[in-house]
Amino acid sequence: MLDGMARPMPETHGDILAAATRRFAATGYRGTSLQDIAREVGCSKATVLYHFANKEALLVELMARPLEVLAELDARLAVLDGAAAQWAAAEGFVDLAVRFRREIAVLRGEFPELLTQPAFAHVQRISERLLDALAGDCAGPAGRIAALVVLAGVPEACAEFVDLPDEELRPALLSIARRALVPTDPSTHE
Amino acid sequence: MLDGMARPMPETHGDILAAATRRFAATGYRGTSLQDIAREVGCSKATVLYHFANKEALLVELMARPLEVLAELDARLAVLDGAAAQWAAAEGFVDLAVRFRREIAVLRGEFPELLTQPAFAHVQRISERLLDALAGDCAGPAGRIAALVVLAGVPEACAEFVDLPDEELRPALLSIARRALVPTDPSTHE
DNA sequence: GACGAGTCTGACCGATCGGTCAAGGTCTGA
DNA sequence: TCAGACCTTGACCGATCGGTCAGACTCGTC
Repeated sequence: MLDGMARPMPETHGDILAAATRRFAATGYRGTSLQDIAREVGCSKATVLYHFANKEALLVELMARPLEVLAELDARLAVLDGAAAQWAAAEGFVDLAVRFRREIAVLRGEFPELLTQPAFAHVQRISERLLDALAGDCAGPAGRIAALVVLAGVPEACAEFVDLPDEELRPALLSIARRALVPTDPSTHE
Repeated sequence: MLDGMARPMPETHGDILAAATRRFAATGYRGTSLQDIAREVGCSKATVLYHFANKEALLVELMARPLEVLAELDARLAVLDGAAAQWAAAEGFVDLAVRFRREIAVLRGEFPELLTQPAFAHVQRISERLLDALAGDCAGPAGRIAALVVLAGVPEACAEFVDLPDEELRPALLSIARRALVPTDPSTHE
């Protein structure tokens, strides 16, 4: 602690990222200061900012993999429509939410504002397409309402049941999503 | 603006509360400063703090009616159990969420942290009982997972569809909640 | 031993936060 | 006319925020 470099320390970067994930998930992005993260790691705030350009860079690196997988899901859904797209969207989204539930917990409630940051500009469009797919071809707002309940409720449940094993959480959520989503209107797809 | 009292102004209190509701709903409790609220009202920050003891007092007064109705729902559920409680919980909660969707939008994502404030201590226990009722008597975590999806998803959908009339939003959400919730285990209640 | 690259830190910066306060204005009623 | 309740304000406070910077320490290499 008194010397400039106590340990060999190539893993400081990862330590900081892990601590940031825990703190963001616990108290939110805005509710967590760089000082909080530094305290959890056991280093100074300046060290955090040596490894990451700024606070946003922490969030961007944290969400890199989940957003990559989200983009893959988006690409897969692009070539589908109707009931097939709705089914694939539900399965893909539940999968994503379960796999990355620790990272997704970071976004709790701050999702809309965080999306306004330029680094996440494309996520806005992707999540809109995902909502459309989940809503199906149902006329009226019922489909979109159900899609939103799933889109918001599933990540929240994931964040709450972080310690439940994937094999238990995933099928339960998928079953809920299937039941909640309004079936695609058969009159528009014969 | 230049004089000490431009308008007759007994409604300043209400104006501030309304502005706070809008700002909190748009950018969250922590994401809204007293300055933001004052700007929206068209008065000084000091005026806001003349009408409300502090920032938390704004939130408390804002949530007073919704929390009152929540407590009534809690009392109604206390004398029920099993499928009857589950049914009543779903109906009561959807009703509450739709009626007070503007106020509930304020809590978006900051719900857990806001509950730690002493003024909301009792809400913690009430929402836990509500979750239990929604979960039903289902063995395993499936019931609780479904309850959490509903508990988190319904308010989010309400906040998103603020402009949809109640008569359209309520039945749609109630239908979704009924489908999503796992039926109470009949083996524990014959 | 000298040197440069990499790592870490305390001290510091401007901005903004929630909140206080004295002063001054308007109004009502005696 | 004047006292006092009521309302509003700008100036100010300490704390905390994200972020900068010069310096100090540890290395591997020449």
